Amino acid sequence: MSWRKEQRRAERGYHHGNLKEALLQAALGLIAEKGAAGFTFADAARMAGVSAAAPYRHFRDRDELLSSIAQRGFEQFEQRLTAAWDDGRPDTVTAFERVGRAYLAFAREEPAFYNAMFESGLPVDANPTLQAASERAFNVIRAAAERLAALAPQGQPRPPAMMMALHIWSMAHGVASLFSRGDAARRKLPMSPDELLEAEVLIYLRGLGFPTDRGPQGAEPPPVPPEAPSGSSVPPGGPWGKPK
Amino acid sequence: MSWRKEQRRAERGYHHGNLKEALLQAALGLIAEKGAAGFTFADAARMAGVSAAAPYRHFRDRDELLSSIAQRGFEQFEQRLTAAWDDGRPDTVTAFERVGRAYLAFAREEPAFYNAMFESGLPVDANPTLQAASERAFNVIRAAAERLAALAPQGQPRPPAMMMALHIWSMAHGVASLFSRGDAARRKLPMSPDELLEAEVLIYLRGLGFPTDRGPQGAEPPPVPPEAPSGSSVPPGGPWGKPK
DNA sequence: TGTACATCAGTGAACGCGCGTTCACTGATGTAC
DNA sequence: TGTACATCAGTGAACGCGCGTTCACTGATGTAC
Repeated sequence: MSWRKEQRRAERGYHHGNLKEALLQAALGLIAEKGAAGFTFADAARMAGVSAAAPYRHFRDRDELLSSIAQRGFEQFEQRLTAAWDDGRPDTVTAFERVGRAYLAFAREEPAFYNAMFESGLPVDANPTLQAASERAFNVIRAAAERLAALAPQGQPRPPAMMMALHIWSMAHGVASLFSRGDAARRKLPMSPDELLEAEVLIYLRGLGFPTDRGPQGAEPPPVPPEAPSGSSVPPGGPWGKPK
Repeated sequence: MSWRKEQRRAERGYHHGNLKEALLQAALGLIAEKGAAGFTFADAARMAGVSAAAPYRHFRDRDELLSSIAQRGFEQFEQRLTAAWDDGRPDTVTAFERVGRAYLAFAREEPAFYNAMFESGLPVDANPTLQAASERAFNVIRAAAERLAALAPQGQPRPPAMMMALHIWSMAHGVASLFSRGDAARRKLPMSPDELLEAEVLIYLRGLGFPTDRGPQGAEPPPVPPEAPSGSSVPPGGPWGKPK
């Protein structure tokens, strides 16, 4: 046994005390550094200062550890999105944009979770527990889209909330995965990923006919802005929003 | 040596004839099946029916093979996007949508290329040749966006083409990466990925003020739709003013 | 409070495996004359 | 057209390495009495 390991064991005693948690943390660090593909069970044990056999007391195999991380990731993701949505306060559009920013922030600040959840190749839909957790997170976006859809200008068909949610999800994921990732595969960008996504979502919402300039504090904007007669084939408010 | 290998060699003779190409094809198959992370140099040699040492005559190492695949992928991608764009015929919006569909089709039909290009963790920006190829492909989208931007209704500022291109790219990548991938990590979707992306792009273009119902066959739509008067009460400058 | 004992969470040695890589080699091919 | 020879593109054996996994074991902890 190496001196260092001897040392670490002397400090913590024979029993680790919280090895399961330590392994999860170690794996998170490794995934953030090298991607889910590059992370090994043995490496996680090493980082936790424990023999290669020890992890088997807590996880059946490498895949179970990876799933645990994805699971936890979806839960934290859901929490952050829920907090950002804040039940649509102060108004639906503002809250909706905040959800978009929260999405990106999560991808940026928790690259390991994001990787395990969306880029590890883990077949999420094949694991019921994982799928449920993933769905709960997505449902935050869907519920927000639902509320937004209910604001559709009078006389116009409401956009399907499910479709809106999928659109927003794909935008956020696309930006996160190309430009906001934590590793060397991140593409350079002439602006911040947040700005890119925010503009994208706003233009999209405008394309659906939603007024994207905020109404009076705390109040929903009027359903049909005066300058855009309903039935118009062009979104109300013209193609541009506020001045820079 | 196994009987099968003996057999294969008997058929093809001592020299393979086109091993480099065979290795690239083998790697493509393996990546499509197991992802770029799961593909090994030895496996590729095995599939090509050749000893594990043979590949070293053609590639310095596994990474060089992977880069070659990404390189070739970007080239084919560029070709397909260029063909889809068809120099903006019959009209800019129609051609633009066709580019979006071509993007998705590529991701779906060439999962191995797509994976190597965008999901393998290969640091594209760190390899000049690769970066150049990647940029050439992206430039097809950018040039198309440029043409589209030039159609902006009179009296209103043109949307920055670069930003539009990045938006379209992130939408297409998001949909491809979540819903249109070739492996088990594909998410289920209540519609086709093509439909999802097409709707997304159309709504987005509307949000920019482009008329998305086509004009007369082969003609560009009028620059200023009558129902969107310039001098609208919503000032220009775009939704990408700073977030609060 | 002390002791005996069950249970738990680690150890470290061992194993098989496949990968990447190197090496001297050899069979096939192309070419100069 | 034949032959000698250089070059090329493979072979197969060998090596070290790290991983995943199993196993009998052992030290620490908790608990019944």
